[in-house]
Amino acid sequence: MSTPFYLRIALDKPLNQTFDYEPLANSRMHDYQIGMRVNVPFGQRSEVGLILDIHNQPDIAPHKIKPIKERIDDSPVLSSELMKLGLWLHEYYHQPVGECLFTLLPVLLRKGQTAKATQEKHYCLEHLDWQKVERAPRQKAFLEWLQKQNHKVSHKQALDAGFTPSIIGQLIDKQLVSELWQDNFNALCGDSVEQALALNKEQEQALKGISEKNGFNPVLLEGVTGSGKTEVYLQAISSAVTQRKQVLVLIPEIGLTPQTVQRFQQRFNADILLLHSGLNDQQRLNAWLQASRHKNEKAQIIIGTRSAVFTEMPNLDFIIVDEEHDASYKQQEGIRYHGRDIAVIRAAKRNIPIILGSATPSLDSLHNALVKKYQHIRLTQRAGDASPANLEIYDIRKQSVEHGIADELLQHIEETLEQGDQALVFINRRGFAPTLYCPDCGWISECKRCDARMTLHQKPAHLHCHHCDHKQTLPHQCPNCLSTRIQAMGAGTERLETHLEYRFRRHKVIRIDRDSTQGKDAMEQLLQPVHNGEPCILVGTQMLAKGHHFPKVNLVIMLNVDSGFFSADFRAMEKTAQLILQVAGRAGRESHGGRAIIQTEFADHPLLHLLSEENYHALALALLEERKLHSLPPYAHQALVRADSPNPKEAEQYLHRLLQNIKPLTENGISFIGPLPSPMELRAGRFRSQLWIRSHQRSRLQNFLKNIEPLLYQQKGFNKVRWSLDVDPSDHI
DNA sequence: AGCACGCCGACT
DNA sequence: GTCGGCGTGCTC
Ligand SMILES: [Zn+2]
Ligand SMILES: [Zn+2]
Repeated sequence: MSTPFYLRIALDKPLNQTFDYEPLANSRMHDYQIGMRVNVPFGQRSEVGLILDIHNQPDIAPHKIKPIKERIDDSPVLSSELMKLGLWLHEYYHQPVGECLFTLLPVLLRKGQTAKATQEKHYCLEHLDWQKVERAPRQKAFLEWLQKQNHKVSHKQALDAGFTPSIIGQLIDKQLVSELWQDNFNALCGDSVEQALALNKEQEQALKGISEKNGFNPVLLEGVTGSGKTEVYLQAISSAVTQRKQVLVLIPEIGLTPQTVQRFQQRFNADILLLHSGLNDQQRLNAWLQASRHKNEKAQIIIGTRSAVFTEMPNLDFIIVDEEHDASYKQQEGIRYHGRDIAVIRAAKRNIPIILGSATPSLDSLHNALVKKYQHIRLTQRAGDASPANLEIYDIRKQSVEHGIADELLQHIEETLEQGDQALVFINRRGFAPTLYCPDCGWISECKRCDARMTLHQKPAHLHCHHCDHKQTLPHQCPNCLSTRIQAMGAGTERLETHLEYRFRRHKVIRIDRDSTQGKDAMEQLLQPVHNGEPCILVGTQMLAKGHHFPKVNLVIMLNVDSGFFSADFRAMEKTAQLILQVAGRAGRESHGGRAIIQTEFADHPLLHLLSEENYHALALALLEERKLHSLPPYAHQALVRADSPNPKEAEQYLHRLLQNIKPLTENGISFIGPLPSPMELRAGRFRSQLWIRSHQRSRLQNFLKNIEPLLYQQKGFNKVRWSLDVDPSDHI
């Protein structure tokens, strides 16, 4: 009497389709649920698949349909909430369903491993009898602590909290505590030892705005450096914590500092799960499972980078996206999703509050706030008596600049050091010099595989292309005319370091860039004198801008930030301003208002003046006007098709053909730019081209992309061409 | 994406 | 004669 049924399976393949399979012999319909994984035969191989649907209308002839090999899960690994999110990713980013759904899973689950965490010993409070521990203060302390931790802790948590196996062993002997094996608990234990800080007027207003509305309540919290955003976050989530819910805190790629974690840990009696890039696959799976199996017994705070937004969280009740403007929220390969946007979607679908916090909000979020999609809350005062660093512009045009930095600025450094303070020189360019050139014939050190110059490095000496990683020994003569007068042109971190060391022999010069911080704790080692408060000079790249506190840094000098002023990328100015503010924020974080000086050849640039004389907010509004005038995002929506090939012109031809094919499907309100060569056409041996698709209406763009999906995936005849689609691209690269 | 299948050049 | 190059097409 049972009617035959089929399983619609999604595979982790770049195939924009699903595949139907028969169930196992002797199995029944209710053995299968959407969101379970199965192993299936696929061609000659075996693949992990995800059940998308259970149905009785196969899309091919039934005799071609094979049965699955086995069912991996007893219960779904993806809830219907996450399945819907995966389908949403497919609809929005137009990548194959399978790939979208599989990116929601931790790597080990994608590979078909069973959804089991490693096991670890846990301790449970069995019985409270204070008399039995009267003479044992450590045992008493453990019981008290255990009571606070909801009567259960893992072995590791107990050790972290300073208890020894012998203390616990004695309690087990007294039968006050029992031990059992359970899923590995990698969470840090929060302990509410710290009270909420007093809020200033602005913070109070902010908290009121965040809490006054129930349900989906997106808030853009625009707060200048040092205005106490974190305290607002902490107080905003406290009710979710009291209700033992889950809270998701997204942070930038390198923004997870011990200080941040400690703030959460010392405030809340909650489990704190960290999902950062340092975890291995098994640890990540453990954390994911722990979040996905959360029970309403103890609050859980999940702190993680971009991909943490895909964590299964059945009791999710609040989301925070810190430094929402940060570029690391945008995935730059595969499914090019934006973690911040996904966070907003999740909050909307769950009907919960979300805070997007930043000192320098992205124009996208600012626009959403201005059109009242988000509540806009500003914190303009620095907490305490710290005064903001003034942004000064230093005109370099009529100055002598020997090694990339003006003499007068060197004098400022000298004064700073004499006062016993520290100085920071920021230059977003590692190596000794960006170019090696020959004054006799004009030869320059170009990379063979890229339209770029090879950077000159001295420590150790070599030429290095930062775009394709090609390395080459340093020539002593011009390869072209054999002149021996070849020389470095321009300055990078190494050259500045050398020059500053020469000029300030009595002080340490510390270089922080990707090359100097290779080892595991190299960065912290190097920064030791800075933390000790010694007068010294820091020279470095963006690495210095994030997540560090340098209380003794009282002078910040920024070199070469003007390279973004005239970029082809319309977002360059926005990004530059955010970077400038972030770097400037390193100065005088605690002390007597520091100085932040921008050395530039374009001292007259009106937008730079706006930033210096007004603030980021004023600049952002001006940039929004420009975007509006030129119909650029956030006033228009874009998708970018990138293509590349080892053969010149082939990628462009491919995009031309694509454009021809999709043009007939074009409706009103869709326009194209290109195909054009990418800003750096040749990169790592591949010639790159791009085609922009634009519309003023998101829905029209989405509709059009949906219609051209089959054409994108079908276009044949260019087998050396690789292509990708980027919805809401964040740069032109 | 894999992987098989198939059709042409060069090599024991 | 056959080994292997990669262009083409399919996977329920
Ligand atoms: Zn020469
Ligand atoms: Zn290169």
